[in-house]
Amino acid sequence: MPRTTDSAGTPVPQRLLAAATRLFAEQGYDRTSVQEIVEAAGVTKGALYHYFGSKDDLLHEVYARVLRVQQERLDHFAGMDAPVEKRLREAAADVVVTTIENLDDAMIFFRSMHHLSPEKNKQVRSERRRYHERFRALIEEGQEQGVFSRATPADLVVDYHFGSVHHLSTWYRPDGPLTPQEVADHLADLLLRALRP
Amino acid sequence: MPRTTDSAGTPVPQRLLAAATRLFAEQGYDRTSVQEIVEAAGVTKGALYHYFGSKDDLLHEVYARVLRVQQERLDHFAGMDAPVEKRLREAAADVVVTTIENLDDAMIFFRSMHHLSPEKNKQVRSERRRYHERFRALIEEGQEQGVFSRATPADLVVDYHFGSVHHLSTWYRPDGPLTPQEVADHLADLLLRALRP
DNA sequence: CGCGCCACACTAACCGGTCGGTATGTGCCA
DNA sequence: TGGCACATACCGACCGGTTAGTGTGGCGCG
Repeated sequence: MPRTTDSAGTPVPQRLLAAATRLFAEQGYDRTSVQEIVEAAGVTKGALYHYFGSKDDLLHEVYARVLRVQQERLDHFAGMDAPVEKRLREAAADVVVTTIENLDDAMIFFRSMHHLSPEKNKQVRSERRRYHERFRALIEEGQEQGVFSRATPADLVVDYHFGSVHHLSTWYRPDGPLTPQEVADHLADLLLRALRP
Repeated sequence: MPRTTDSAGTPVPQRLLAAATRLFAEQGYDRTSVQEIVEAAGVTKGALYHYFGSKDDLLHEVYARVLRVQQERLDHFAGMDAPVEKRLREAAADVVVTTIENLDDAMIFFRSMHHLSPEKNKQVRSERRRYHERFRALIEEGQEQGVFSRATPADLVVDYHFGSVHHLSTWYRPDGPLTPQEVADHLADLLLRALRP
């Protein structure tokens, strides 16, 4: 019964995506061959190229999924009915938690983005900019209300915070002393403390 | 006169290293072929393998150079005769300036480190830890003196700051509105502000 | 209700091209 | 004349992508 799922019941495209995500994070995009991916997913190359246009396409799908989830979560926190300090703190902490919970995705995101074809890279960058701008708007809102310092341009503050998020996949270890939530609280705290007037 | 230098007078090993640095930053380690490097340096593969044991060796040399310079500079600033706040601020700003002045190196460092062979990777990591610990000691010194907040573990603060340094190669553009020194001052300021008691 | 058939979901085999690395040759200076 | 500093030519492995083929589930038709 070769029909979209295997013995485990998981659809083939999802199996391919999961295998690719893991392998890209472990070895990098260029060092992962299409052959490895299909073997890990228990299918053949034909199956992969039936669902995805190219190896590049597979990588793009990983990004699209991450971006969609993060944008949704940011919109949720930014749109809450609460003081801007609370909204920013929760949004800043949430992106840390979800990044840690998907460290493979984060690793791929920051390490392999430049491997995307130019047009796909452009697309990802523009979606990423949307996210960045939503976050920046939150900071500017606080600056206009006078609850955040104006000492640093909001743009730079955003890059400062997301630098640390980016960096997580380099140093965070699940078996370390801090839970994801603890790390998130600390990093959000550092951000809010830096923004004190 | 095939003797260690070419028409421009630069020694062959340095020319190879410079070409490799530029190409690794532009295209990534895996996508840069040895052939491209030697062509950019104006020699042949025989010359490269005469001076370097492998392509991997070449990458390792790039790291070693960066680490040596950064460690020297940090030791200089940390050892100054000045209050700990000033020493930390200057060290934090300096690493930003030198990173921006060598964005190619930074790009390679954070994007390609996992391409190193396991033993070379281990070596780089241990040298990097030395740097991290020297920086952390500076923060702990301030915490013990009571001039820095103890709210966040010093380790996390270091990762927070170096996340933003790491991130520079992603967003900083030389033709942007901010000079390297301005960016450095802002980022050092954010760090010091976050550390206010 | 049953049956034929076709679109779909893949498989197997293969291709041109590229890669890191090496073995060997050659000219020049001490 | 020996040896250092390269150049030349080449190897075996592997890669992303393509193509022609195959088995089968479901659905239109009688």
